[in-house]
Amino acid sequence: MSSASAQRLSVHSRPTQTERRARSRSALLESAARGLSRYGYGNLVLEEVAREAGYTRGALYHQFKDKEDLALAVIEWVNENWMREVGEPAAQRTDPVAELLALARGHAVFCRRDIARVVMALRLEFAGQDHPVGRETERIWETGIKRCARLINAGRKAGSIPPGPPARAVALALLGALEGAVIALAGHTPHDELLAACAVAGVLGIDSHAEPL
Amino acid sequence: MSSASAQRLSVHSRPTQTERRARSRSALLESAARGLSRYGYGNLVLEEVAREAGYTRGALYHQFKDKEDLALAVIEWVNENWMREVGEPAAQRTDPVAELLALARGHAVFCRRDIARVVMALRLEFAGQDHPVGRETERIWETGIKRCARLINAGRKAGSIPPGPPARAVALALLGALEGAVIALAGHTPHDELLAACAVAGVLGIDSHAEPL
DNA sequence: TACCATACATACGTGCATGTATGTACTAAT
DNA sequence: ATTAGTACATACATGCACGTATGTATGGTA
Repeated sequence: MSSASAQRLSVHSRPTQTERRARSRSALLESAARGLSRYGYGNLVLEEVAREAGYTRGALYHQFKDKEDLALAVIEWVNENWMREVGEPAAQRTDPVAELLALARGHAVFCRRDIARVVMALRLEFAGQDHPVGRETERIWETGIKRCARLINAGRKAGSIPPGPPARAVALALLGALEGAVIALAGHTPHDELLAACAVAGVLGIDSHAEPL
Repeated sequence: MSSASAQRLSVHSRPTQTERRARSRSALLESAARGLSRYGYGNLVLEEVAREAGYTRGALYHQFKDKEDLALAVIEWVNENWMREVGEPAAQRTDPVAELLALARGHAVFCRRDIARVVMALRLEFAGQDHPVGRETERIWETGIKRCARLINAGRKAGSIPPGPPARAVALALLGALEGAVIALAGHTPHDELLAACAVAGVLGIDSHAEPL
């Protein structure tokens, strides 16, 4: 593991073990993400996940402790990608309203892949339960809510967002409407971005035609 | 069954058979609706449904052919209630925008009961499958989409809704955002109505402060 | 009262998906 | 080349939930 040959990126000698492991893990994660997005946790059947990735359940149970562990890994994986592709770019904006709208558009684009509904589906499935998977999705959701609520408060202080219901309630409506709209618009590639932004703007009570890009 | 005693509404003699049947059917339907809303179809366990209604699975299988039949009955039941409490009242409005906003507010109020997520949950669970339950939810959803699309077209002709993406895409975003927002706002009773209307108004591209009530 | 039908409960059989245990090919180091 | 360890496949065991079959009590009718 610490030898030179184990660390080399085989360009193309035969694949090394860690490389092989990483490849199959990626394939399994992606397949599981699609599956979770389509069927949810309970209806997800691991044999199908493995088959779609080109393996059998043996590979799955070699890389992941159990179904729950797999789901948690998928959630973490999706969340990391979301942060990189949506969360962090949006954070560049200085204006709270601009950041919120950037989040909306970015999320719409992000969800054009079939990974879209992973979080929404799991959150719905485990709402009110005390399952580890449910707790994790809830944690991620709560992080988003807090971020939006902060931005809403900031925007209200700056005067760019009119007063209204408590920031947390607005944040809940904002993210809920965003997810719902994006899921309903799956496949309507040109319009999803604009309509997601419009929905968010509406919840915020601002004029959606004000912000370009 | 056709005798006088079978048709009398027992006020309070002992309950008649048809009455008894109707009572237990109602209890089972309501319990199943809550269950479907919480857990979805696959995760719904019939023994729990029966127990929460005060019966056993025997009663369930006496009234419904199987799990699928039960789910379809729940969907029909929820849809009828929705039509009566939300759909028809909103249809009284003459202005398309007013009707759309009435739908939003009405749906928010309707979903304060825990039946809220039945349609959304089932639609997500069976999206892209060819299950009878999925087809039925899809049919109801499509009905809503068509209704909204017609209203959007009417509103655009009347000038009360600005031009934008195709009416169907806007309708998808509208209903998606509405469902998402309402679900996310579950329990936030005073604000759900207003925020649902705001989300819808935003998708339509209109000023949400224009319409009172 | 005697009899039948209906509303339900209990008991049983079955399938499917998960998790585990075992077996096999491939890699890597001595 | 031999041997150890890793990546996977195959085979087996368990459990849970569905559906069905049977039993029991209550309502309806003659």
